[in-house]
Amino acid sequence: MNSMPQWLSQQEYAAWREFIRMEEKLVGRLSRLMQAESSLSGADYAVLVELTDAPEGRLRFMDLVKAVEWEKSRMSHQVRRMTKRGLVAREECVDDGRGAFVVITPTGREAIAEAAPRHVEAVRRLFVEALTPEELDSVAHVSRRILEHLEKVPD
Amino acid sequence: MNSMPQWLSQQEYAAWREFIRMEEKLVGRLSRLMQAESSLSGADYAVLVELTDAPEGRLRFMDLVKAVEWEKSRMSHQVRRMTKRGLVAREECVDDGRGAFVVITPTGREAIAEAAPRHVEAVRRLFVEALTPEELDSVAHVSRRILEHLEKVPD
DNA sequence: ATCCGATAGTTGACCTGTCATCCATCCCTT
DNA sequence: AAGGGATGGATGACAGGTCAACTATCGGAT
Repeated sequence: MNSMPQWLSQQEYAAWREFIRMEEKLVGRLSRLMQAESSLSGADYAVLVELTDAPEGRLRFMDLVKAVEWEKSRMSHQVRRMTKRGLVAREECVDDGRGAFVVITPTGREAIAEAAPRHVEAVRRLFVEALTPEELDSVAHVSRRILEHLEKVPD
Repeated sequence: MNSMPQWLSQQEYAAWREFIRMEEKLVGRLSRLMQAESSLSGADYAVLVELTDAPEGRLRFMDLVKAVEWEKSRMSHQVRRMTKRGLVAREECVDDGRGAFVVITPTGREAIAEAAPRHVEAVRRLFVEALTPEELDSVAHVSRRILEHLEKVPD
Protein backbone atom coordinates (compact mmCIF):
# COMPACT_ATOMS: atom_id res chain seq x y z
CA MET A 1 0.00 0.00 0.00
CA ASN A 2 3.06 2.22 0.16
CA SER A 3 2.92 2.13 -3.56
CA MET A 4 -0.40 3.89 -3.76
CA PRO A 5 0.38 7.42 -2.61
CA GLN A 6 -2.40 8.88 -4.70
CA TRP A 7 -5.07 7.31 -2.58
CA LEU A 8 -4.04 8.12 0.95
CA SER A 9 -1.47 10.69 1.93
CA GLN A 10 1.52 9.65 3.95
CA GLN A 11 -0.03 11.18 6.98
CA GLU A 12 -3.44 9.62 6.49
CA TYR A 13 -1.99 6.23 5.89
CA ALA A 14 0.30 6.43 8.89
CA ALA A 15 -2.59 7.35 11.16
CA TRP A 16 -4.69 4.50 9.88
CA ARG A 17 -1.91 1.97 10.11
CA GLU A 18 -0.91 2.87 13.63
CA PHE A 19 -4.47 2.96 14.74
CA ILE A 20 -5.37 -0.43 13.37
CA ARG A 21 -2.23 -2.08 14.73
CA MET A 22 -2.88 -0.57 18.10
CA GLU A 23 -6.50 -1.57 18.34
CA GLU A 24 -5.77 -5.13 17.29
CA LYS A 25 -3.06 -5.53 19.86
CA LEU A 26 -4.85 -3.74 22.63
CA VAL A 27 -8.18 -5.45 22.19
CA GLY A 28 -6.59 -8.82 21.61
CA ARG A 29 -4.50 -8.60 24.68
CA LEU A 30 -7.27 -7.35 26.85
CA SER A 31 -9.65 -10.05 25.82
CA ARG A 32 -7.08 -12.77 26.39
CA LEU A 33 -6.37 -11.33 29.81
CA MET A 34 -10.03 -11.33 30.70
CA GLN A 35 -10.55 -14.82 29.44
CA ALA A 36 -7.59 -16.08 31.42
CA GLU A 37 -8.23 -14.23 34.66
CA SER A 38 -11.93 -14.44 35.02
CA SER A 39 -13.38 -16.84 32.48
CA LEU A 40 -15.65 -14.00 31.50
CA SER A 41 -15.22 -12.63 28.00
CA GLY A 42 -15.68 -9.02 27.12
CA ALA A 43 -19.06 -9.90 25.70
CA ASP A 44 -20.11 -11.71 28.87
CA TYR A 45 -18.91 -8.75 30.86
CA ALA A 46 -20.83 -6.21 28.82
CA VAL A 47 -24.06 -8.14 29.19
CA LEU A 48 -23.65 -8.63 32.91
CA VAL A 49 -22.83 -4.96 33.46
CA GLU A 50 -26.04 -3.92 31.74
CA LEU A 51 -28.09 -6.36 33.75
CA THR A 52 -26.46 -5.36 36.99
CA ASP A 53 -27.35 -1.74 36.36
CA ALA A 54 -30.97 -2.57 35.60
CA PRO A 55 -33.67 -2.76 38.27
CA GLU A 56 -33.89 -6.29 39.66
CA GLY A 57 -31.13 -7.30 37.31
CA ARG A 58 -33.71 -7.82 34.61
CA LEU A 59 -34.03 -6.36 31.13
CA ARG A 60 -36.15 -6.93 28.09
CA PHE A 61 -34.14 -8.71 25.46
CA MET A 62 -34.40 -5.87 22.99
CA ASP A 63 -33.47 -3.29 25.59
CA LEU A 64 -30.37 -5.28 26.27
CA VAL A 65 -29.61 -5.35 22.58
CA LYS A 66 -29.97 -1.59 22.37
CA ALA A 67 -27.93 -0.99 25.50
CA VAL A 68 -24.86 -2.76 24.20
CA GLU A 69 -25.54 -1.90 20.58
CA TRP A 70 -25.27 -5.37 19.13
CA GLU A 71 -27.22 -7.21 16.55
CA LYS A 72 -30.03 -9.16 18.03
CA SER A 73 -28.85 -12.46 16.65
CA ARG A 74 -25.55 -11.96 18.36
CA MET A 75 -27.31 -11.30 21.60
CA SER A 76 -29.52 -14.30 21.14
CA HIS A 77 -26.55 -16.60 20.77
CA GLN A 78 -24.78 -14.90 23.62
CA VAL A 79 -27.73 -15.25 25.95
CA ARG A 80 -28.14 -18.90 25.05
CA ARG A 81 -24.52 -19.60 25.91
CA MET A 82 -24.66 -17.61 29.10
CA THR A 83 -27.84 -19.37 30.10
CA LYS A 84 -26.12 -22.68 29.59
CA ARG A 85 -23.40 -21.51 31.94
CA GLY A 86 -25.90 -20.33 34.51
CA LEU A 87 -24.91 -16.66 34.35
CA VAL A 88 -28.31 -15.43 33.24
CA ALA A 89 -31.80 -16.85 32.86
CA ARG A 90 -34.65 -16.16 30.52
CA GLU A 91 -38.11 -15.25 31.73
CA GLU A 92 -41.34 -14.95 29.86
CA CYS A 93 -42.91 -11.59 29.34
CA VAL A 94 -46.56 -11.28 30.32
CA ASP A 95 -47.26 -8.00 28.58
CA ASP A 96 -45.90 -9.06 25.26
CA GLY A 97 -46.31 -12.58 23.99
CA ARG A 98 -43.28 -12.26 21.74
CA GLY A 99 -41.12 -10.80 24.45
CA ALA A 100 -38.54 -12.21 26.78
CA PHE A 101 -36.68 -10.99 29.81
CA VAL A 102 -33.10 -11.73 30.59
CA VAL A 103 -32.20 -11.83 34.27
CA ILE A 104 -28.85 -12.08 35.94
CA THR A 105 -28.56 -15.03 38.29
CA PRO A 106 -26.73 -15.14 41.62
CA THR A 107 -24.00 -17.02 39.84
CA GLY A 108 -23.84 -14.22 37.33
CA ARG A 109 -23.57 -11.62 40.08
CA GLU A 110 -20.76 -13.52 41.69
CA ALA A 111 -18.97 -13.86 38.40
CA ILE A 112 -19.06 -10.19 37.59
CA ALA A 113 -18.21 -9.15 41.12
CA GLU A 114 -15.11 -11.22 40.87
CA ALA A 115 -14.26 -10.20 37.32
CA ALA A 116 -14.84 -6.48 37.57
CA PRO A 117 -11.77 -5.48 39.59
CA ARG A 118 -9.51 -7.52 37.36
CA HIS A 119 -11.10 -6.11 34.28
CA VAL A 120 -10.73 -2.54 35.44
CA GLU A 121 -7.19 -3.25 36.49
CA ALA A 122 -6.39 -4.60 33.05
CA VAL A 123 -7.87 -1.56 31.36
CA ARG A 124 -5.79 0.60 33.63
CA ARG A 125 -2.57 -1.26 33.02
CA LEU A 126 -2.89 -1.59 29.27
CA PHE A 127 -4.66 1.60 28.34
CA VAL A 128 -4.97 4.29 30.98
CA GLU A 129 -1.40 4.06 32.16
CA ALA A 130 -0.08 4.39 28.66
CA LEU A 131 -1.37 7.93 28.36
CA THR A 132 -1.25 11.33 29.97
CA PRO A 133 -4.51 13.01 30.97
CA GLU A 134 -4.28 15.20 27.89
CA GLU A 135 -3.85 12.18 25.69
CA LEU A 136 -6.81 10.51 27.33
CA ASP A 137 -8.93 13.52 26.50
CA SER A 138 -7.64 13.40 23.02
CA VAL A 139 -8.68 9.77 22.66
CA ALA A 140 -12.14 10.54 23.93
CA HIS A 141 -12.47 13.48 21.61
CA VAL A 142 -11.28 11.71 18.50
CA SER A 143 -13.43 8.70 19.27
CA ARG A 144 -16.51 10.86 19.54
CA ARG A 145 -15.67 12.58 16.29
CA ILE A 146 -15.41 9.27 14.51
CA LEU A 147 -18.60 7.98 16.07
CA GLU A 148 -20.49 11.06 14.99
CA HIS A 149 -19.11 10.76 11.54
CA LEU A 150 -20.08 7.11 11.29
CA GLU A 151 -23.66 8.00 12.04
CA LYS A 152 -23.77 10.52 9.24
CA VAL A 153 -22.06 8.49 6.58
CA PRO A 154 -24.07 5.89 4.64
CA ASP A 155 -22.66 2.47 3.88
CA MET B 1 -19.38 0.38 36.07
CA ASN B 2 -20.57 3.86 36.91
CA SER B 3 -20.87 2.58 40.42
CA MET B 4 -17.15 2.02 40.81
CA PRO B 5 -15.68 5.51 40.74
CA GLN B 6 -12.77 4.51 42.89
CA TRP B 7 -11.28 2.39 40.16
CA LEU B 8 -11.30 4.61 37.13
CA SER B 9 -11.79 8.34 37.18
CA GLN B 10 -14.61 9.87 35.25
CA GLN B 11 -12.17 11.01 32.65
CA GLU B 12 -10.38 7.70 32.35
CA TYR B 13 -13.59 5.78 32.08
CA ALA B 14 -15.03 8.15 29.51
CA ALA B 15 -11.95 7.82 27.34
CA TRP B 16 -12.03 4.05 27.51
CA ARG B 17 -15.73 3.81 26.85
CA GLU B 18 -15.68 6.11 23.85
CA PHE B 19 -12.64 4.41 22.46
CA ILE B 20 -14.03 0.94 22.69
CA ARG B 21 -17.40 1.89 21.24
CA MET B 22 -15.68 3.64 18.39
CA GLU B 23 -13.33 0.83 17.53
CA GLU B 24 -16.09 -1.75 17.58
CA LYS B 25 -18.28 0.26 15.27
CA LEU B 26 -15.51 1.37 12.97
CA VAL B 27 -13.87 -2.00 12.58
CA GLY B 28 -17.18 -3.80 12.31
CA ARG B 29 -18.44 -1.52 9.65
CA LEU B 30 -15.25 -1.56 7.67
CA SER B 31 -15.02 -5.30 7.64
CA ARG B 32 -18.61 -5.69 6.55
CA LEU B 33 -18.00 -3.21 3.78
CA MET B 34 -14.95 -5.07 2.59
CA GLN B 35 -16.71 -8.39 2.71
CA ALA B 36 -19.62 -7.03 0.73
CA GLU B 37 -17.70 -5.07 -1.87
CA SER B 38 -14.79 -7.27 -2.64
CA SER B 39 -15.24 -10.70 -1.08
CA LEU B 40 -11.85 -10.14 0.48
CA SER B 41 -11.77 -9.85 4.23
CA GLY B 42 -9.38 -7.65 6.12
CA ALA B 43 -7.31 -10.70 6.89
CA ASP B 44 -7.20 -11.77 3.26
CA TYR B 45 -6.24 -8.27 2.35
CA ALA B 46 -3.42 -8.06 4.86
CA VAL B 47 -1.89 -11.31 3.66
CA LEU B 48 -2.12 -10.37 0.02
CA VAL B 49 -0.57 -6.95 0.65
CA GLU B 50 2.43 -8.56 2.32
CA LEU B 51 2.87 -11.04 -0.48
CA THR B 52 2.50 -8.39 -3.14
CA ASP B 53 5.27 -6.36 -1.54
CA ALA B 54 7.59 -9.36 -1.39
CA PRO B 55 9.96 -10.32 -4.22
CA GLU B 56 8.20 -12.71 -6.60
CA GLY B 57 5.13 -12.52 -4.40
CA ARG B 58 6.62 -15.20 -2.23
CA LEU B 59 7.34 -15.32 1.48
CA ARG B 60 8.36 -17.87 4.03
CA PHE B 61 5.43 -18.80 6.17
CA MET B 62 7.04 -17.52 9.34
CA ASP B 63 8.10 -14.27 7.72
CA LEU B 64 4.51 -13.74 6.74
CA VAL B 65 3.46 -14.40 10.30
CA LYS B 66 5.91 -11.85 11.58
CA ALA B 67 5.00 -9.30 8.95
CA VAL B 68 1.36 -9.17 9.93
CA GLU B 69 2.02 -9.95 13.57
CA TRP B 70 -0.38 -12.81 13.94
CA GLU B 71 -0.20 -16.11 15.70
CA LYS B 72 1.09 -18.80 13.48
CA SER B 73 -1.94 -20.99 13.91
CA ARG B 74 -4.12 -18.19 12.71
CA MET B 75 -1.96 -17.79 9.67
CA SER B 76 -1.99 -21.48 9.05
CA HIS B 77 -5.77 -21.57 8.97
CA GLN B 78 -5.89 -18.44 6.91
CA VAL B 79 -3.46 -19.76 4.33
CA ARG B 80 -5.36 -23.02 4.08
CA ARG B 81 -8.59 -21.17 3.39
CA MET B 82 -6.96 -18.83 0.92
CA THR B 83 -5.33 -21.77 -0.83
CA LYS B 84 -8.70 -23.39 -1.18
CA ARG B 85 -9.97 -20.23 -2.83
CA GLY B 86 -6.99 -20.07 -5.15
CA LEU B 87 -5.65 -16.77 -3.83
CA VAL B 88 -2.32 -18.17 -2.71
CA ALA B 89 -0.38 -21.39 -3.05
CA ARG B 90 2.06 -23.24 -0.87
CA GLU B 91 5.47 -24.23 -2.06
CA GLU B 92 8.04 -26.46 -0.50
CA CYS B 93 11.20 -25.02 0.90
CA VAL B 94 14.39 -26.65 -0.26
CA ASP B 95 16.68 -25.09 2.33
CA ASP B 96 14.60 -26.07 5.28
CA GLY B 97 12.71 -29.32 5.38
CA ARG B 98 10.21 -27.97 7.85
CA GLY B 99 9.67 -24.81 5.94
CA ALA B 100 7.05 -23.63 3.50
CA PHE B 101 6.61 -20.74 1.15
CA VAL B 102 3.41 -18.95 0.50
CA VAL B 103 3.01 -17.44 -2.96
CA ILE B 104 0.37 -15.16 -4.33
CA THR B 105 -1.33 -16.55 -7.42
CA PRO B 106 -2.49 -14.59 -10.45
CA THR B 107 -5.99 -14.92 -9.07
CA GLY B 108 -4.76 -13.43 -5.84
CA ARG B 109 -3.17 -10.53 -7.66
CA GLU B 110 -6.37 -9.85 -9.53
CA ALA B 111 -8.36 -10.00 -6.35
CA ILE B 112 -6.26 -7.52 -4.48
CA ALA B 113 -5.96 -5.21 -7.46
CA GLU B 114 -9.71 -5.05 -7.56
CA ALA B 115 -10.17 -4.79 -3.83
CA ALA B 116 -7.52 -2.24 -3.00
CA PRO B 117 -9.23 0.87 -4.35
CA ARG B 118 -12.47 0.00 -2.60
CA HIS B 119 -10.66 -0.74 0.58
CA VAL B 120 -8.80 2.53 0.56
CA GLU B 121 -11.97 4.34 -0.34
CA ALA B 122 -13.74 2.79 2.62
CA VAL B 123 -10.93 3.76 4.99
CA ARG B 124 -11.14 7.26 3.65
CA ARG B 125 -14.89 7.55 3.99
CA LEU B 126 -15.19 6.03 7.43
CA PHE B 127 -11.99 7.16 9.08
CA VAL B 128 -9.92 9.78 7.32
CA GLU B 129 -12.83 12.02 6.44
CA ALA B 130 -14.03 12.03 10.01
CA LEU B 131 -10.97 13.89 11.20
CA THR B 132 -8.95 17.03 10.66
CA PRO B 133 -5.23 16.69 9.87
CA GLU B 134 -4.43 17.60 13.47
CA GLU B 135 -6.76 14.93 14.73
CA LEU B 136 -5.18 12.40 12.41
CA ASP B 137 -1.79 13.22 13.86
CA SER B 138 -3.24 12.89 17.28
CA VAL B 139 -4.55 9.41 16.48
CA ALA B 140 -1.18 8.34 15.16
CA HIS B 141 0.57 9.72 18.19
CA VAL B 142 -1.71 8.16 20.76
CA SER B 143 -1.66 4.85 18.94
CA ARG B 144 2.10 4.78 19.01
CA ARG B 145 2.13 5.65 22.67
CA ILE B 146 -0.17 2.77 23.46
CA LEU B 147 1.80 0.38 21.28
CA GLU B 148 5.03 1.31 23.01
CA HIS B 149 3.41 0.89 26.35
CA LEU B 150 2.04 -2.52 25.44
CA GLU B 151 5.51 -3.71 24.65
CA LYS B 152 6.81 -2.70 28.01
CA VAL B 153 3.98 -4.00 30.13
CA PRO B 154 3.89 -7.69 31.02
CA ASP B 155 0.69 -9.68 30.91
C1' DA C 1 -63.27 -8.96 12.39
C1' DT C 2 -59.37 -9.28 9.56
C1' DC C 3 -55.47 -8.16 7.16
C1' DC C 4 -50.89 -6.60 7.04
C1' DG C 5 -46.68 -4.43 8.02
C1' DA C 6 -43.66 -3.90 11.93
C1' DT C 7 -41.51 -5.70 15.96
C1' DA C 8 -39.48 -9.55 19.07
C1' DG C 9 -36.76 -13.12 19.14
C1' DT C 10 -34.67 -17.78 17.44
C1' DT C 11 -32.16 -20.70 14.56
C1' DG C 12 -28.74 -22.82 11.45
C1' DA C 13 -25.10 -22.54 8.32
C1' DC C 14 -20.91 -20.66 7.83
C1' DC C 15 -16.50 -18.01 8.71
C1' DT C 16 -12.86 -16.48 11.73
C1' DG C 17 -9.74 -16.76 15.66
C1' DT C 18 -7.68 -19.12 19.96
C1' DC C 19 -5.72 -22.70 22.46
C1' DA C 20 -3.50 -26.84 23.11
C1' DT C 21 -1.21 -30.32 21.04
C1' DC C 22 1.28 -32.63 17.74
C1' DC C 23 4.97 -33.89 14.36
C1' DA C 24 9.15 -33.07 11.78
C1' DT C 25 13.28 -31.01 11.08
C1' DC C 26 17.17 -28.25 12.50
C1' DC C 27 21.13 -27.25 14.99
C1' DC C 28 23.96 -27.13 19.04
C1' DT C 29 26.29 -29.71 22.56
C1' DT C 30 28.68 -33.34 24.24
C1' DA D 1 27.01 -39.68 16.14
C1' DA D 2 23.54 -39.01 19.19
C1' DG D 3 20.63 -36.49 22.10
C1' DG D 4 17.70 -32.78 22.98
C1' DG D 5 15.87 -28.27 22.94
C1' DA D 6 14.27 -24.83 19.70
C1' DT D 7 11.94 -23.74 15.56
C1' DG D 8 8.52 -24.32 11.62
C1' DG D 9 4.28 -25.46 10.72
C1' DA D 10 -0.36 -28.20 10.79
C1' DT D 11 -4.49 -29.64 13.03
C1' DG D 12 -8.77 -30.30 15.69
C1' DA D 13 -11.87 -28.74 19.03
C1' DC D 14 -14.14 -24.96 20.36
C1' DA D 15 -16.07 -20.02 21.20
C1' DG D 16 -17.55 -16.15 19.03
C1' DG D 17 -19.86 -13.42 15.30
C1' DT D 18 -22.56 -12.53 10.76
C1' DC D 19 -26.09 -13.31 7.61
C1' DA D 20 -30.30 -14.87 6.03
C1' DA D 21 -34.20 -16.95 6.91
C1' DC D 22 -38.00 -18.16 9.92
C1' DT D 23 -41.84 -17.96 13.56
C1' DA D 24 -44.93 -15.56 16.27
C1' DT D 25 -47.13 -11.83 18.13
C1' DC D 26 -48.57 -6.96 18.08
C1' DG D 27 -51.21 -3.13 16.64
C1' DG D 28 -53.22 -0.06 13.53
C1' DA D 29 -56.14 0.56 9.25
C1' DT D 30 -59.87 -0.94 6.85
